[in-house]
Amino acid sequence: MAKAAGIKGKEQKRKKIMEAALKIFSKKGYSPAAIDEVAREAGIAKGTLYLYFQDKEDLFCSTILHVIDNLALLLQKNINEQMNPLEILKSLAFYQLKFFSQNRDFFGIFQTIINENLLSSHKKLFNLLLIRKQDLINYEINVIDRGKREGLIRSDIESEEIVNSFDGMVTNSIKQMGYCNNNVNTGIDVEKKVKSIMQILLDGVSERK
Amino acid sequence: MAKAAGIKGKEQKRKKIMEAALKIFSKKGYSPAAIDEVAREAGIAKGTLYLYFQDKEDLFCSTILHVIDNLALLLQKNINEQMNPLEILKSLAFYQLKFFSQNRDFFGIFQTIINENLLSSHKKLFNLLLIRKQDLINYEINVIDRGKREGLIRSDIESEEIVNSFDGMVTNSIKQMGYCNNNVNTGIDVEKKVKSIMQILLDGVSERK
Amino acid sequence: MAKAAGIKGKEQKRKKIMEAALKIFSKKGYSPAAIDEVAREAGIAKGTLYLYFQDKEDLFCSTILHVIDNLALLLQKNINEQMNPLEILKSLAFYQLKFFSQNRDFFGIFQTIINENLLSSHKKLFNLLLIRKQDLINYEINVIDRGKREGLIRSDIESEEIVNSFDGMVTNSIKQMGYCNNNVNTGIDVEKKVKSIMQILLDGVSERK
Amino acid sequence: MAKAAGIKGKEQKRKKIMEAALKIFSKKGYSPAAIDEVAREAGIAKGTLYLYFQDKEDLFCSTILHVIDNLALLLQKNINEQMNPLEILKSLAFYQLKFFSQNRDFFGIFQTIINENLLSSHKKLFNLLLIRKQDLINYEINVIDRGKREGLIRSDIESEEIVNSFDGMVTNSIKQMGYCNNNVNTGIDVEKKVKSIMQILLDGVSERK
DNA sequence: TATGAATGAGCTTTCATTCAT
DNA sequence: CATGAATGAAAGCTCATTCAT
Repeated sequence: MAKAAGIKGKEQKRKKIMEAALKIFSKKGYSPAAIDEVAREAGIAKGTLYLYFQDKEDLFCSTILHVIDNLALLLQKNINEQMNPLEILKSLAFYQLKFFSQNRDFFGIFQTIINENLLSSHKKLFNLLLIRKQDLINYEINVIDRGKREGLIRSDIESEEIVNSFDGMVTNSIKQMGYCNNNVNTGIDVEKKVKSIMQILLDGVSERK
Repeated sequence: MAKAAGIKGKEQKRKKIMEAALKIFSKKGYSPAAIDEVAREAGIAKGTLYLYFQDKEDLFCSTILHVIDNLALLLQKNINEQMNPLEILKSLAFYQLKFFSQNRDFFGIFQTIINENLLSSHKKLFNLLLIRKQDLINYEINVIDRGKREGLIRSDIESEEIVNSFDGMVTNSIKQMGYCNNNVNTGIDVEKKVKSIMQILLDGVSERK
Repeated sequence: MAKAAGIKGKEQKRKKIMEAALKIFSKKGYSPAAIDEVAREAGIAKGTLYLYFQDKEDLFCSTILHVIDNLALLLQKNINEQMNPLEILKSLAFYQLKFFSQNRDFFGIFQTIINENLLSSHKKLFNLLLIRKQDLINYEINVIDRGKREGLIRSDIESEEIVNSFDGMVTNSIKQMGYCNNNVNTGIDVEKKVKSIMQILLDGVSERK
Repeated sequence: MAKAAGIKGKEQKRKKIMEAALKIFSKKGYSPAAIDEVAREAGIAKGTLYLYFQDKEDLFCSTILHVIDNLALLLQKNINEQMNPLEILKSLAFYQLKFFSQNRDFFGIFQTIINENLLSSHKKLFNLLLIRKQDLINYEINVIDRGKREGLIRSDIESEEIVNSFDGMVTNSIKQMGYCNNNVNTGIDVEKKVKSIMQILLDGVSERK
């Protein structure tokens, strides 16, 4: 019982440290973030941090992956088999926008790490992120393909191109958004953004003759 | 005369240093890039660099702005009054893609710096970049508005949203591209990418009934 | 009864820890040896170690002295009143060689600690070791003196010089030896080494005319 | 000219740092010696040290080898072709004793590093030292062999054993000696020590019948 | 102007020691 | 008695910046 609590406490503390790390890394980026500061933010001693993470890089990678996995979970949780492809895309857009509007600082570091060169030193992280990124893209391609089969989406445009446009729209929308932890307001803004994205994606912007 | 030559030479050397800096900053990012390495790449002594730039941050900001201004120049040069709004958008997409396909490494650092938090230390740069970014966005909004007036673009979607989608598509396309200094091949790939972007942007991806 | 068992167990555990410490200290030296590693080797928790030893230095000193005392015991056990001075010297050489051939790693740390400066921090240990070293030297001087009285050893060389030469020969022989826990083989090698030492010590190396 | 002075100055500064390092390493040993302290002793900043040496280990190895090479030079300088084998041995003993009596602190660290296990991390240094040690031993063996051919030394004892005894005697004599920078006194003490060593080595200590 | 040796603040990481359980 | 998580001082090392030449 005490042991179980200990294990639970250990995992809890790891999370606490990662939350502090997320805050600092998000604010400053990898190099300028000081381990000292992360420890202080987490309310622990510097040495303690090294009981939970091998080194600065491990802390960084673990933290980033933890957040990414949370996002992936959120996206999965809000998709079900009954939804049609367009509804799925909408959900993906909505929850990505929502997630990043509530983790605004993280978006910056996220954009940075999705970059081959700058991650040259974080090889391990880069590969893991690449896999996750590709997983999402592949999933989206499947959704588009299904949309084509169901007569919802044009077949004369490559699915990859559609996914690329969709992802770009979503990412850029996140970039435009300000930070918000007000759920009501966020919900509205995000809803509007998503509608706009879906409308442009589906119908295009050219005047119909 | 001698003075003029000296000034010219001074400007020339500044450029040489910035080119070296671009290479190193692009490859490593701001913090991990060492002044030593930039100096070596530029073929000058470390101390000399400080005759041309105040400090590391000044070097960074100057370098980034120099590249951004080059890009802005390239975009301007390839737009003229005779082009219609759609042709202008196409040109903007084409030359951004082309520029970054030839400055692949730079894209990473560019993505990073377009981020409020990570630039907390580079306030000056951030503001200057923000202005330039906003300038482009404003210009694009004007183009879209003109398109609406000319009956080329739907009026029922906010121009800001259209610009947002367009920029997102372009940015994401750049992200997908690999590095290429082969002009022929690049030209073709870029052309294809741009066509795809414009098609989706204009017509949308939904199946017409 | 329970108390006696406890005390006995306590002493037993102290020995166990010291054995582990000997292994680690011998392999790495004082500073690089980690308390963590000693505890792991001893199969106890780090904190437990501090119940048996005041601090790292205490552990080190206790361990070294324990080994030295074992050596002293071994030497004493193999000397008896019937032996003549030369036989005693032979025995001293033989069992020192044998002891260190079976505790090869320890010899290194032993050589190190028999050094005034490097023990500046281990003052207590240094003094205790000095006493033991001097005890052995004094004993050897007595043996030599007895040899002189018995007409076995020249009287025209100071006993101190003879002891010095003898000790040097033995120490250097140990240095030359490799590690061996094979008793048979060791015995032979050691026997040969001792013979050689005694021959040179007694008869010298110059050609008799 | 200025350049030549610069190079000379650079080498001079390296030596100055090594002298400081020798002092600190000799006093404390490798691990406890702090780079900070060496720098302070050398009258330079910590960072400067790293312009002359790769890291702490490089500083250590360079320093030790520098001293060893000085010793080797001293020994070579005081041997010439006209000397007979016994005179050569005497010279080797004399100048080793003299050298270490004037570099007393160094002897401790020297004894320590001539130890396989403790040098596990200093592999490079260990190998270089081993070579130098073996060079000296080989040279001494040659001297002994020559002595045998010239009828000065008994042929019925292996040269290796003789060398081993000789080296042991010398080393142990050094160990007994205190520090001395008074040349006159040292000269006398050393002379006496050497005489004693040579007498015992050549004639042995047994009573002639 | 140009140099590059020198600086030292600041960083990551280790590890002997403590103490609540 | 035993534990091992937590601590924080202290170490090695880097690198932007300065300045005498």
